[in-house]
Amino acid sequence: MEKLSDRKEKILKAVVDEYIKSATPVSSGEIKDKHFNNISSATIRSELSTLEDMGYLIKPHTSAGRIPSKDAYKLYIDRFMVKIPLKQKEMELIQNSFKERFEGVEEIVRRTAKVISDITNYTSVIVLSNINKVKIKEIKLVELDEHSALVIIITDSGIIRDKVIALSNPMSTVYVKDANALINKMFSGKTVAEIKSPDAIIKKELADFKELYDSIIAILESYGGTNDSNVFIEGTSKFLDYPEYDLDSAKKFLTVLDTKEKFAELIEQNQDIEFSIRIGKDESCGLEKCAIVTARYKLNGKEIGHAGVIGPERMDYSKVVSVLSYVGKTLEKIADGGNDDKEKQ
Amino acid sequence: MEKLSDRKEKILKAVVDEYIKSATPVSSGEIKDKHFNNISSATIRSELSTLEDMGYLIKPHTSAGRIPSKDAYKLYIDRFMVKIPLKQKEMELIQNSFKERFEGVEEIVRRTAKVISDITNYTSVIVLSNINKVKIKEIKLVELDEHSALVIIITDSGIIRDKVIALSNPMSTVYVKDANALINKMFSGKTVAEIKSPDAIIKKELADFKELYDSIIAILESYGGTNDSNVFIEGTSKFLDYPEYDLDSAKKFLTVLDTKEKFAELIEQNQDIEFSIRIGKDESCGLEKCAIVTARYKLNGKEIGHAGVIGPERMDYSKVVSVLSYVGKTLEKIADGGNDDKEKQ
DNA sequence: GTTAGCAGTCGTATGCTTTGAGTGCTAGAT
DNA sequence: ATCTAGCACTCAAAGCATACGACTGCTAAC
Repeated sequence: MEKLSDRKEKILKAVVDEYIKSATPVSSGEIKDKHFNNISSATIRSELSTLEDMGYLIKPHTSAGRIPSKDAYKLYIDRFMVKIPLKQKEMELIQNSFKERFEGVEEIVRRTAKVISDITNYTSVIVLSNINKVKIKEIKLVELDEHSALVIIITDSGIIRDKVIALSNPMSTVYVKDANALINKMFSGKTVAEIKSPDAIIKKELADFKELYDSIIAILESYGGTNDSNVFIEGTSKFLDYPEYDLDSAKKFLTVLDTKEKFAELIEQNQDIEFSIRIGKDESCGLEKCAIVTARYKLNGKEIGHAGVIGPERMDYSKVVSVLSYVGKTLEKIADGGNDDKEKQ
Repeated sequence: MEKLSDRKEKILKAVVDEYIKSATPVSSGEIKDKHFNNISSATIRSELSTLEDMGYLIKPHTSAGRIPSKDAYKLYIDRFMVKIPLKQKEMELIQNSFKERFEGVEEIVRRTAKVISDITNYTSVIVLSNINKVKIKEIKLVELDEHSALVIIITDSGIIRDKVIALSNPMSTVYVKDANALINKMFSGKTVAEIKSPDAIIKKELADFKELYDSIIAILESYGGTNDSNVFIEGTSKFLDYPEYDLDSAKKFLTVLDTKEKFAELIEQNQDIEFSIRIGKDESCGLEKCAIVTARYKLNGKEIGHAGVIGPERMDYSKVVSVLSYVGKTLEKIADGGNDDKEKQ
């Protein structure tokens, strides 16, 4: 793709900027008024015309202005997107979301999703994953009643997850103690991946605790995979604010969101890079005119999953990336020791 | 309100039935074709006219058929609503939802909400409440690391909830043991309400564990009130299936659902009766053309909260009530000993 | 009390016209 | 070579008039 002249770039940027604001086709006159005072609209028109030929602009119909093509968004992101500093108020809002000391992943993640959605004004999604790579610090087994126990899994990144399991044989306190000891001997310090594929020898040692062992493996399995309880969505109603969506797309959008697992796959496609911006590539799954921006998130140095924002193609990419980035940084610090030391962005 | 003649009743029922199916105004001819073969449409027209005068029917405009008024729905519910037996498949679906042995409230409740929404095809909401009236069976304190612990609350209805709390002083194992003993001495066997208003004497005894005590009270407080984590909503997208809602109402609806707390209040208004059906009474809160059916739910004999369905005024009340009722019965049995003994409705 | 018949109502669908925002082209100015 | 003013052309959207048809309500006869 050949290099654009400076003026062409400036005009293209103008179109994208205006379209992000208004969601209506941008005309040559509008560009002249708001971005140029030295050239006429006719000149801009001829430039627009060549930009259209190059595939960066689209005319909805002859007598309308232009809207950016997907390529235009991509170029815009490459060339013009800068991390804009967040407003003081926004940063405070993010900091405040994490004021209270941490209380289990669910709580943190829910708040993270909420604050991302609130500040960007788009729907946000967080998918927890990569549990496989995380090390188990300790597993605690707490007796609840004769037939059930609570398994508490503590990872070295400070993530705590727990789940009630059922046991067919009545549990004695002794059993619990033994089981606790054995399980920790086996599991602690290992990654989930390691635990999932144990040697036959270890398996034998566990004969007495087969049921318990299986239950724990099942929990680890479900936390690793894309599971309903690993997906957090906030701000579902936000996307209805954008005029490009009608009842039909609303329905589609909500249906996709209702089946969280499927949606999670979308978010997780970003495996390698820090940020991924996908525009209109997910038509197959009912998200036709959407762009998805995702980032990988860490907690205490370990990857814990992906956070994403979903909105119209003309979303405010600069803002979204800035917010995702700032929230990500804030999050990384939580496990260490609270966020008393406010840092600059 | 005077008694209606049998024929008037039959005609009114016909209008409601047809309107529930089609969501379009019902005409005299349609009623004749589908429900009468002995009287003419003209006769039905004159009956419709008097029913309109009596306030049961509404004409959207002169040359349209009639739609039921709120009063008509109420009469319909009183007079004609019967618990229709669910289909075999539906019952199986409900039973299967609870096949796995229970694993904490969240899990059960989420599934309950899901199955209600799936079978009725309306949005479902469950609000946990009444924790105040529930007795604490045991509270367990599990050390996680130096600065945090997991509080596990087990109630006599088998509900298990837990939360991570932070502690400013490093915890020793001894401390945990002592605290555990003391807390249980104090709390177990009491209702949450009793715990919340402790005698001054008890408070003194707790001096050493003030911080811990406060944390636990805070947890109980939050579980009692209508809190984000006490509200479960499923099937948000379902309501877009109904033609009476446009983009505007969709937006309102979703916004209300996004602020779960507010929504919970609506559901909880039903305090005294087993079922409550409210039609169009919640206009103030953005739910203009909605009806809400709620039921109080028990787990192991104790009230745990309210389950509700929200949909258009013309919702299939019989079906909804039947489903809520059957799910409720199924739920009651879970804590006892699984659901192996399938019972008839 | 019931019914057939018919006039009257009003929402909806359809097609036509007007309007105006925007473009593309061209000829002349810079 | 560029740029620009001017003008013809296009096309969606808005407005308007007409026709249609699904109803009702009324009346007169059964």
